[in-house]
Amino acid sequence: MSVQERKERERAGRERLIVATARELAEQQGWDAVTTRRLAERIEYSQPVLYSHFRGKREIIGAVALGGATEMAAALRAATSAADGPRARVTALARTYLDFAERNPAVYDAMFQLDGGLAFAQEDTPEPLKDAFAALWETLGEVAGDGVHPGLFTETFWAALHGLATLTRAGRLPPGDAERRVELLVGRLAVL
Amino acid sequence: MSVQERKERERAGRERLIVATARELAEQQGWDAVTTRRLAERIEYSQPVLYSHFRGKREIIGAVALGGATEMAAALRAATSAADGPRARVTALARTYLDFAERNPAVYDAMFQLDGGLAFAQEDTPEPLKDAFAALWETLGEVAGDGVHPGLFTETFWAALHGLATLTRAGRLPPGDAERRVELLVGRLAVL
DNA sequence: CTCGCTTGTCTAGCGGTGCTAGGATCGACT
DNA sequence: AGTCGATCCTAGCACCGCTAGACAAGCGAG
Repeated sequence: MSVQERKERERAGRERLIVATARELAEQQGWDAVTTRRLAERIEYSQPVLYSHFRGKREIIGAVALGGATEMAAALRAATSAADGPRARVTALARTYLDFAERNPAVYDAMFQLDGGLAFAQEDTPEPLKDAFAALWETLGEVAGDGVHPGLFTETFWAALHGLATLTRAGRLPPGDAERRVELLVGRLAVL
Repeated sequence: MSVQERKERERAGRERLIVATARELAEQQGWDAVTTRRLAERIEYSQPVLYSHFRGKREIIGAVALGGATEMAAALRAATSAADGPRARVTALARTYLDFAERNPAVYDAMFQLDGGLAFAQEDTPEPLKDAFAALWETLGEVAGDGVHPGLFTETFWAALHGLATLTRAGRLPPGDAERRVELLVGRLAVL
């Protein structure tokens, strides 16, 4: 059995390598530059090897998205648990979210802009995505205000953050006033 | 000179045909299906003709986006001018915006998701885009509240709408509660 | 009315994409 | 040590955006 286990390990390692390389390449040169040929060359295997791990490019994007979701959830929890009081927590959450989107644009795209073939807001939604949403809920749920469903509030607040993140990065909003927009959002939306 | 004028008219007409066909095809089958070959076939010309009107595919997307911006600005103004009082105006604005995004997903993508080679939030931003933003400002500026710059408020509110529009359409948010999210957003963000 | 020329259009092709069939090779078990 | 199965690569498909160069149509001049 040891042989099979070793092969299993090698296979898993190579899968991680593919995902990590795809992410790296996407962050460096954008998702357009992530072609199956370039990716194969970087991992020093031929193209068909990619297809023995993933159904296609979209599944690779999906895998990057899942990793990003796990990472984002951790970052959000770290930021909010270090803050005192609801207001500080919500502000920290918002800042961390936007910061993550800005620092990892390719990963953020994989999660929310590109088609990674992932299910959302459904039963079969992968755990990392549910957990990232849960991380938002944990902090936002306590400032939803009376009579407002915390889930609905979380969705709405999240959508606002997502809008800020994407429009800012796409050059649709002037980048300078980002912080003031965050303060406005937190001050108005959250019931403190 | 009449000959030249006629050619000019024909040329302009064909350009409109290209843009309209691209939009139609994108709405029917998604932007992925809008290839230069298919587009050329639909307008009953060969591919190179497209390139005598536009630098490339991205410019065609940009042209669709500009048309969409004009249309959206008109829709927003029509909706807000028919409403009485700030609250009704803001609600009508939000609903109309989201409705436009939902009914014209391909055009909305051309405007805000895809790269149409357009400048935003800059001096050389095309007039239709500036005007669409102005349409938002006209209604949102009056509910920014004291001490908040109306432009900043408009940007923030717009970002929230954009987030709702994109996340809903991408299946990231459950579609049923759209109306309640709008009410929450309007009730909290706008100072009435 | 005919001729030369400009203007416009098409055919054909380049380098690239995601993806796959089928053959070669390598390594594990008997 | 030899067989046989898993694993990987070469080669190729159909399609993409885009363009060079051949070709024809329609104009103005004589």
